[in-house]
Amino acid sequence: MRISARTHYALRAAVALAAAPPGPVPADKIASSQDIPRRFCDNILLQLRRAGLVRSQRGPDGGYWLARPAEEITLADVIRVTEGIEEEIERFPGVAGPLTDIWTAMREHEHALLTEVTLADVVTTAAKDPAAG
Amino acid sequence: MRISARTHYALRAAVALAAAPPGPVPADKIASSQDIPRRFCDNILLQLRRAGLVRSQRGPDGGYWLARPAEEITLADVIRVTEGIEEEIERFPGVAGPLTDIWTAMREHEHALLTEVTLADVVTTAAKDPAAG
DNA sequence: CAAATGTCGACTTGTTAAGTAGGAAAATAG
DNA sequence: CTATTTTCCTACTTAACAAGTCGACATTTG
Repeated sequence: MRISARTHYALRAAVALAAAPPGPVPADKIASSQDIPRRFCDNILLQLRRAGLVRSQRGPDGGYWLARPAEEITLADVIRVTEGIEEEIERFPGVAGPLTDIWTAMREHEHALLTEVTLADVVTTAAKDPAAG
Repeated sequence: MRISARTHYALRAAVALAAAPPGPVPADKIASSQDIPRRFCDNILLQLRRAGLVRSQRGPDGGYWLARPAEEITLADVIRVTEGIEEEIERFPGVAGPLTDIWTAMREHEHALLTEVTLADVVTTAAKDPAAG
């Protein structure tokens, strides 16, 4: 029901990387183009790197790039990193039991959607309709 | 992506009321049947009453009951009370714009599901298949 | 009156989100 | 070899929120 700012930032950073021409993109560029607080952006990019989603290079002309083609990275891949592993849905006692099925259904739909859409899809959509998306 | 314990409790309490025979159900019964901390249950029930979803009566044989038939109260009705009004989804800058559409789609699906299912539906399902829901 | 029950606002306590700080390490240019 | 640019890393801070508790009061019934 709620997505953290961190996750939003991570996704936006990932999309920015997907949209950039090949080669390292410095954190500074990502942060400014996506309105992400500079240090926080570092922080998040680092997390994405540790998760193996992006790679990096230090020094002048260094920066970050996607570890895999944008067509092969789904939104779910990114979200999993920043939101962590989701805990299991507990079964409620008594008559409220069926509520669990609702949560499960919702989660599954969510998951289906997010594993279907790739970073490349987002970039393509943005290119087609820059204003409304 | 996350639902508060408060909301889970509220839904379970509401379902418990929907399942009970007509007449007031004391908070104590609701709390114990649904494993809700006693005082917290009070707290939540009060919130539901203020929102007009349930009614109450003090004194011996007092308690709470649904303000409307269980067929006319949706899960969304309950959730709206405890989770509050959801803020608008902002449009992201630049190439990340289309992400907004994803969130919107997800929210709409969620909303559709939750406004479709009533408390009565949950109770009926529970009655049909007590174990697995 | 006593007992059972809801009503109310304030309070506590722990966790998490969001972001910041300070510097170490690496790469490159000169 | 030094200066500069960049990432890397740990730890910290601050504010908000969630979850739950408390104590006292109001109402209803017997």
